[in-house]
Amino acid sequence: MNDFLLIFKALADRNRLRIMAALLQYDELCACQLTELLGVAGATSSRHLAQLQNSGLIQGRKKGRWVFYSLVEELPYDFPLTWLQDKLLSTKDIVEDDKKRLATIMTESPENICRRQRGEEFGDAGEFKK
Amino acid sequence: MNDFLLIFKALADRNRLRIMAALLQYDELCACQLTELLGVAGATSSRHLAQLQNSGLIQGRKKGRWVFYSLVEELPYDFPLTWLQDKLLSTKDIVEDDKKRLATIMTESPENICRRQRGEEFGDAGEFKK
DNA sequence: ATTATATTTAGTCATATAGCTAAACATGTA
DNA sequence: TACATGTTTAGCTATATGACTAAATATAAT
Repeated sequence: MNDFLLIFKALADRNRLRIMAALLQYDELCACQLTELLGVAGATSSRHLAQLQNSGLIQGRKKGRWVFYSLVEELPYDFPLTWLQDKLLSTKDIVEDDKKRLATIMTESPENICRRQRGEEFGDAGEFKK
Repeated sequence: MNDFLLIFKALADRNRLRIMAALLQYDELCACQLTELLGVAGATSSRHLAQLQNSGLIQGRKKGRWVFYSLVEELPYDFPLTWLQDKLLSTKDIVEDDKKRLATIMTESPENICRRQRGEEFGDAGEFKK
């Protein structure tokens, strides 16, 4: 049951559902593209990806400096992916906006995305930590 | 998406999965029976039931002083209940033990269960709070 | 070898969550 | 009405989780 529970825990977060929705629309996305989509720090995105991977829902493929993530074909516990796809992609709220964001992201090269993230990482966060 | 997320949040807890497993085996169970099964305080069990109910997966039916819980027939987002049933009930770990506990619980009347819970609530918890 | 770069891990902080006890509610009984 | 009883809500504490920054890894480029 523990492994089974991991699946629900992995999906019980809005940002991780956004990642799943993105991977349901594009076969493979690299970490920086998903970071760009979520609009969070790279480290945060990385932890979400690790949790999804740990649950067995997604997998990472290293290619040079990039890691490309995709859905696992043989999902654990025969997870009903088509159901998730159906419901997730047809539910507006966040996914709707993400579709546009994703389309934009896909027109850029990962290199550019990473460069921008690198530049913005300390853009206006230059406040003291109190 | 918010409502959709609620479903996964509701299932992302071991004790709530145990409640679901129990309700997949018995049409209706009252709050005290589920409390007995989980082995937690009545208030804790009540909160779990409220969360499951809020997600739309289960419903409560008041009958006198008792509240009987059961699975909702028309599940939100066409939730694949048969899949959950199949995987949940065949996964040993906790559910296996719960099957026996449930069988025992079902031989008792809710009145007796409540009486025992009432009696045990302050059984050996009579220590100062520090 | 050194530097640059994409990602992950470590460390910290704030919020969310699950547990408890006690009090409040709601309903049946004397 | 007063009391008993099953359940829920309120208030508290400890742990889990998600966010960030900084440091560490791993790989490519100079």
